[in-house]
Amino acid sequence: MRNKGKATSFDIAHRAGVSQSTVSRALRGSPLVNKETRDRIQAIARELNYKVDKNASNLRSQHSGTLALLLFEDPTPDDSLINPFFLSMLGSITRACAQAGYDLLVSFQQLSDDWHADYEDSNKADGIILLGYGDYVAYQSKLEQLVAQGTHFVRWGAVLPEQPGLSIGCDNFQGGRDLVEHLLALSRRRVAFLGHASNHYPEFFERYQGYCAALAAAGLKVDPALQLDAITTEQAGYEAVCALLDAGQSFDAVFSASDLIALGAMRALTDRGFKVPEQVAVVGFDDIHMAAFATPPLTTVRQNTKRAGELLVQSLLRTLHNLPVQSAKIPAELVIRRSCGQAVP
Amino acid sequence: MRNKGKATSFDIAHRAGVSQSTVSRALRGSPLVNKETRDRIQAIARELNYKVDKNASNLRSQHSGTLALLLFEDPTPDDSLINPFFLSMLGSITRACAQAGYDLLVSFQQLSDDWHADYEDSNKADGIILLGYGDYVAYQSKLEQLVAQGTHFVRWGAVLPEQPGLSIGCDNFQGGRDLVEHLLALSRRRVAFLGHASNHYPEFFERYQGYCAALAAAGLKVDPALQLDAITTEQAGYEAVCALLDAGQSFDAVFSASDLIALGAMRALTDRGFKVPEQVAVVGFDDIHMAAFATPPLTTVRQNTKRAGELLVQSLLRTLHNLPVQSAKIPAELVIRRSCGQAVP
DNA sequence: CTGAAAGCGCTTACAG
DNA sequence: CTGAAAGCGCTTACAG
Repeated sequence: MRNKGKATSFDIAHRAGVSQSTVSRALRGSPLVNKETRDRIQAIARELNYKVDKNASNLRSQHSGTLALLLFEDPTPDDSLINPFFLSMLGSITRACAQAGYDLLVSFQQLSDDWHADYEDSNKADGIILLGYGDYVAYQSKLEQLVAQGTHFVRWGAVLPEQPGLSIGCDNFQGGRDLVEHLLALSRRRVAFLGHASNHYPEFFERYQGYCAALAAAGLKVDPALQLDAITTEQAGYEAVCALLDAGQSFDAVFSASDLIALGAMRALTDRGFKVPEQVAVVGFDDIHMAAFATPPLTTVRQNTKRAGELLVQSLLRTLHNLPVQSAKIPAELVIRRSCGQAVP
Repeated sequence: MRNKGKATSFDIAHRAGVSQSTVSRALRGSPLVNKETRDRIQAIARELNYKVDKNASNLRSQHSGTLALLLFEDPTPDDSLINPFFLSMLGSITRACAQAGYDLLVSFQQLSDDWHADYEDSNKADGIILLGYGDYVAYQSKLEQLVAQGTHFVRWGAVLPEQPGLSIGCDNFQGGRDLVEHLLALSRRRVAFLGHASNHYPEFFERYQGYCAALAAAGLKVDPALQLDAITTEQAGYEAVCALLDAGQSFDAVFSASDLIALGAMRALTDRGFKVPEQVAVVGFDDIHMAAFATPPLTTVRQNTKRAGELLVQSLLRTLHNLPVQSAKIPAELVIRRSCGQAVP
């Protein structure tokens, strides 16, 4: 149970009667080393509970074997309000990293203002994964700067045509259209949209465009009075519905740009005496865990976080190895529950 | 916009007309260096966008400036089922680390079977934070091994008298007692307990003991038929209530050892035609985000995750610096909502 | 207050 | 297939 004077590759070399270089090679499974020698060295290493010193090996080989995950925190000091959708992403990214033999450093984006310097120049990480919903217009110049600096990064978010860097995202347009087609099929005609509909929030904007497309296909007009800005919080959803009601708008369905917004919307409707889904149907987006536990359970669109995490990590690793990569969308998957009145199978 | 041939401390030394050692000192704010020289060096470093190479400095100084957070994953392959309580903890731990100038490595416990070797011996992290609910009996020998190896670690969980290593946890006993006293004050008399009540799950066990204490103080007997094992999932809560009902037990309240269990319990009760809280009151534990959005909103006990995260990080840092530390409990805070029938203020 | 030098523990040309 | 040597970029005694 040694706990200090950790074994080094020289100790192993000594015991194995070989040079330290051979130990180094053997431990990384180099085919240059004679198989028997290699096995012997590995056995000794295991016996001594030896682990390669990460700092030494990183320093010498000039890469860290580490990826940084930078979370964009919603503008709230309360940790419990971190969008639960990202927990799921975090889980799958963690797993995908481990599988690729990389370590994962986690931090909040706002804790640093020069990601390139703080992660790549310091050799803390070989590349960066950016996660979170923020104002994209402000964000874009940061992305451009990263590209200009040659930073290795990948971002979760809307996949747009002329975008700096690599993005992986959900097919928000398709998800939005599927959701609204579902509402229309259930004979809803006045569908409100709760969420930003501008290039500041391209993910929401794409969902909004899917909403518009579905309405247009059904020969319905988009009523601008039924669209209200809302950030991704339950509170924002609550307030948006109240504002709609206070403005005297009538509607029979609410498409919330995220599940958190939808949860708030349902609470506001209930508080104001409306029945969901009888009078107003509600749908969300993300399929966060609590969507299934809402009353009524929320119809929404699932983003496959497992696939997303894997794709983010794989894409980033490809850029690290200078392999061709491109931005990609994963499909959005309609999850029908009871919040829009259709019986669950 | 240099992106290769990164500046080193020698480049800075050259520009500043001093030795590299002086640069190293100045950059770490050493008072040994003349203030003017120091300022000049720091200005040059900023201008060159220079960052100390973390691997080099770690290798030389033999510490990593990094903490590892090891999450115990619920026995499920689905990332979305990670207990949301831990998301909140993750957030506060991330913040506390950043504030202390440490980086945070995140992984799942089961991805390694020798934490000491994989994190400390490899110099990936100076210490380890263990987070998650697992079978404590199996766990204990791992903790003992860590202690024997001199691993620097702190664990979130039950704080027990003769426990290996350092633990930070909630006052589960008090939380459980408060919850049950609240139920009793509302005239509930047959309170079921959903959760393990054995030393395999000491956090649940302590909550159970709080439950027993409250009943005893009210002169009520503990009915073993009303206690059912359940792990921390919605599914487990659902099944436990069904089992209770199928066994023909009657009860007017359910104390669920976690909010996830409580959500499942409420769903089962509703499905079986019981009204919550009119016929059966339900309380949980954790105050996860969705507890407030349940129908009815769930009465529970909040564990202050911000405080918990800070305490975990601070305690671990103290062990790293060989300062005296001890296990500690943070208070549990009763959060009254509507699931047990009392009007919310 | 400053500098020259050693050395942290590896990986990787280079030579054989 | 193996070894001797250089060197990754710092920090830190040591000497002045």
